[in-house]
Amino acid sequence: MTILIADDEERDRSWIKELLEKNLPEQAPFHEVADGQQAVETVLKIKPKLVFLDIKMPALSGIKAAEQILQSIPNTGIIILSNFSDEVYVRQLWKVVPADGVFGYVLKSASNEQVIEAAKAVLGGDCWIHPGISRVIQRTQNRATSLTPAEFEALACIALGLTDSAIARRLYLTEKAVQSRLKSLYSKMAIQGRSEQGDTEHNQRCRAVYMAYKRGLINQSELDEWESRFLENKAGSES
Amino acid sequence: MTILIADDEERDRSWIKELLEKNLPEQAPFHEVADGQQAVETVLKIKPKLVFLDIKMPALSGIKAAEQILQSIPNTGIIILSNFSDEVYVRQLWKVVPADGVFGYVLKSASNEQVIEAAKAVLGGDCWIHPGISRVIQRTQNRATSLTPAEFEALACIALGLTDSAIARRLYLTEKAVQSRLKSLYSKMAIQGRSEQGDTEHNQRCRAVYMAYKRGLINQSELDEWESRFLENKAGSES
DNA sequence: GTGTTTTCTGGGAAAAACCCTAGAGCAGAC
DNA sequence: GTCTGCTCTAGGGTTTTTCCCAGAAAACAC
Repeated sequence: MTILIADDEERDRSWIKELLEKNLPEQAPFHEVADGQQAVETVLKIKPKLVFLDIKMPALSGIKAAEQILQSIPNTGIIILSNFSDEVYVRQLWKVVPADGVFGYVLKSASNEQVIEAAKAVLGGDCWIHPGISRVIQRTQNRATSLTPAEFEALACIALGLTDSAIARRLYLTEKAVQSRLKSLYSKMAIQGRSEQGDTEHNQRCRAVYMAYKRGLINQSELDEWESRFLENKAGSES
Repeated sequence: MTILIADDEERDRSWIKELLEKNLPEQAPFHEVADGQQAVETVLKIKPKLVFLDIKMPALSGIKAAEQILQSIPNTGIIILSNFSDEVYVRQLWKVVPADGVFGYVLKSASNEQVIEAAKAVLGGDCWIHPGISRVIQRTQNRATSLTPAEFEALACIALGLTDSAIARRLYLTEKAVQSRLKSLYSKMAIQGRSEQGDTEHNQRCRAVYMAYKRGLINQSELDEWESRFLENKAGSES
């Protein structure tokens, strides 16, 4: 009957810990770790009933840590702590968490009451989703606006600043296939092209990137990962 | 002999306040406000020796609040609190702070010691710049890499997803002028074009946006401001 | 004043991005 | 089995962006 807090920032760890000590003293003791790798190891050792996981952590992200934890001990309660309501994380989380899984998603801008509420909910077997991201959740489940893996891949590539032909080389596609992906991407993101009547205000490519940032479909750290993935592939194939 | 803390997040305010109470009790009392407008008003009333200003605040940003404060009471010590090492804020701050001004720039990932160190430095008449952004500061002062206002304006426009012609309309320029701005922007950001030998990997337009996000030259909230500025102009001219 | 930087101008050519239509393979759902 | 949705393919078009050249007006510092 313990709780684990995994966050790389001391400030946030003590924030959560103090809240738990004041409001849920019966759940003590509270353990703390500073990265995802340690989180997984500690969970296997102490088997806590509830784990707070920050998303942005060194060594292993909160999402990946959650995946490993749920594979080993499926009935562990997970509460994701995130700075932003980024759609990309919701997408990833949805794949990792079983359909009937118990979890919470709390933004760091949450009030103290909300954190406690979420903790109680998950301990009691319910889900708790931060109000600010219910809209996002809806979008990830709406057929008309949610992106397929191929479209998402294309989005990441243009956000990195690659040309069509460079994308084609990297993903082993023809240039036409890339353009086909982009076309459906643009239409799903409701970006009007030059053919449509009205103002041809937008460069679709850049506009799609802008909207994607705005919706939290992509962000800096995710793009960095994509880029390093490409660099590895390149180094491997050229040697 | 008081200190003012302006931050919209309760958690961060109490973080700073507790630090000050423990380490600089002789500077008490410590006042708190939750937005930039209140910060300016309170400064005029209580004339604190030191003000902590969060950048992202409702009503008035920390930068703009600093500007107003320094105009009224120039010898007020300012410590900027920021979540990120965004170059755009450093650029703005540099314009606002007098050359011999006393100020600090602290990232929110700073350790407790660093915050105290910064507070003591500014109270003692020195500047304190977070180690993580000294690189950024250098860049903003290097001729070869720092952007001119015109280039910056163009950058913001392409980041919003506008076409060349749309930019020309909005800024009352010819399309050629816009392209000229973009050309110098690309070269300053060291983005190789298609003419250069080697692989033509990159779509310069999108690549520039990516690098700009990465360097913190632009970010979501700044772009939102640019966009709303355009919307106002448009509404005004069309009526 | 001079010199430097910044910005805008022009034309013409090449490359990349976008538009349209249409079909075919392949998975998974029912 | 059929149906649907996703993906890749193909050809041939248009528009936008980028590239090259060079010169001139404007702003600023010294």
